[in-house]
Amino acid sequence: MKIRTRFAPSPTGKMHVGNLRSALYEFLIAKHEGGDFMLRIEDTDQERFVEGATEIIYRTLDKVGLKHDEGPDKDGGYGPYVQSERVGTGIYMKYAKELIDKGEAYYCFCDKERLASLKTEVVEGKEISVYDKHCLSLSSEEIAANLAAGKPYVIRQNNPVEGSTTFHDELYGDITVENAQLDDMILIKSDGYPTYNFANVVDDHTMSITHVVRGNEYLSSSPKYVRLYEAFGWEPPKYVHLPLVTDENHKKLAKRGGSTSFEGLLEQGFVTEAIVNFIALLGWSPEGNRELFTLEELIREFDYHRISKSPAVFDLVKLRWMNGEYIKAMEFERFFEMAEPYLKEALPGERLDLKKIAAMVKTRIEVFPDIAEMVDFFGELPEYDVSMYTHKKMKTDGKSSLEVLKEVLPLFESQEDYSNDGLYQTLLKYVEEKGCKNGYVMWPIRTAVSGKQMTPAGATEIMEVLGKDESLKRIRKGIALLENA
RNA sequence: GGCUGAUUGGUCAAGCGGUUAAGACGCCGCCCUCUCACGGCGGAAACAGGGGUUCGAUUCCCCUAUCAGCUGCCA
Repeated sequence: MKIRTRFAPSPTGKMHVGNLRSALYEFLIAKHEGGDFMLRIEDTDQERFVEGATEIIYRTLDKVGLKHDEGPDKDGGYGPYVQSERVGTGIYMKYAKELIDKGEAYYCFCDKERLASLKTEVVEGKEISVYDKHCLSLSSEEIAANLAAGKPYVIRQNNPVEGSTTFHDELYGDITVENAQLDDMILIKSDGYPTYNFANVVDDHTMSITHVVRGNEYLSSSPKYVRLYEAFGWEPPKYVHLPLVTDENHKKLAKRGGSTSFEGLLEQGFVTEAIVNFIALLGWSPEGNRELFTLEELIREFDYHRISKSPAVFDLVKLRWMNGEYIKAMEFERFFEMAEPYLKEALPGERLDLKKIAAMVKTRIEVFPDIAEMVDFFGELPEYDVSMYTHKKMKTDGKSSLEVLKEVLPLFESQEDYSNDGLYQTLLKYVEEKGCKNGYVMWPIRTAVSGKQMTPAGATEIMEVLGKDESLKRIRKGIALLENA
């Protein structure tokens, strides 16, 4: 049988890496076996709906390359399934009534006040209550009268008070819960919309989902869902609960806060492929030691039985490393396209060869914003202190540096070829005559032309980009600085 | 509080009764070098604790601890 999975997000905010990872795994599980991946928007909570959140979901999936396989016809293609659109079809109410007929669900007319009076315990600021099945004992006449009077109602699941329910998770194994623990959860809200608990089951079944893949937060309530399948007489799907992705404090990620949202990461200069690669490895590992995978390779490698059971901390530091790997491996043209805005911002109005600078920086950055601080000296020589001319390992200090700079200046003045190669050859010859180490002369020059402790390139490469005039100017300035010291 | 789950270095993790307990990030050192980075080499760093089962437990069972999730007319 063909595997069918689905990503079922609720449009209530940003899409964080945990959400994305669920989508990714759901996609990979299906595609690994040539199955179908569906998208279903779970927007039954009208209060929590956030404007634009659905678009974020579409944009993200599109950018990452998680294309869904079917849905209602829309603009010549197919859109995702949208629960709010399905409410109008009466599908949820129809199934809820079927359950009522079977005695597996019942109307409940209790108002907030009565419900509040049920709350007996307060733990850590949260009120704990279990519905007391008060409305289960209503006679059909009372129900009919209430309905006729237009009294607001919800429909609740009628769970048994004795026995236990077991369901099987592909990763966690059999999980059993006493039925007495199962609250009579609400299936249909008083506004007529289904709750997640109900819509989820109805939709997974009607969409013929074979593998329900979702976050671990549903693990303990899954018995309730399984009871619903049993009540309908439906075959339950296979369940694959995913370990949580947490923040550095080991807490579940929130949809607020941009540092772990997909688009937030993009803004921080991360590359889509690196993010995907990284989150694929948060809770799953391949056979062998490989860590770098394209989406296609992930599809090939992804065996969901290798998904881990324990939660994973989202570690931005390792993501940075991986992002650096992607940047290093990236085609130069694409890299330049992505780097250019950052270069232009760091070097406004400069008519420098940005491509050369980009090439220098490519193997040295982890995320694009790293560029700015690395290249700023090209635009303007920063103020620096003479102490920078001292380097213990190079055995340089102010005195030796002054000497080198003075001796080398005329060489550069008469030099016509300001290419990296040409300059380097000149310097090599000078080094040979002087009988010292390269660093002994390179350090002072690089310091003079950059004014920085570290630079993304060596002295001669910098001079090539700076050009003759600017290079000489900076060296003379260095000499003056050292002389006045 | 109740329920469910998880527990290998700081982090991601391999391991599925017998191993010197992989690998990666980060950290430290050395080499390379025109500084830094890249690259190469090396190092420090872990089976939560206690009982069982077994000839033998990181691996299986139980208890404790810790953490997390759920406990909503949220998903």
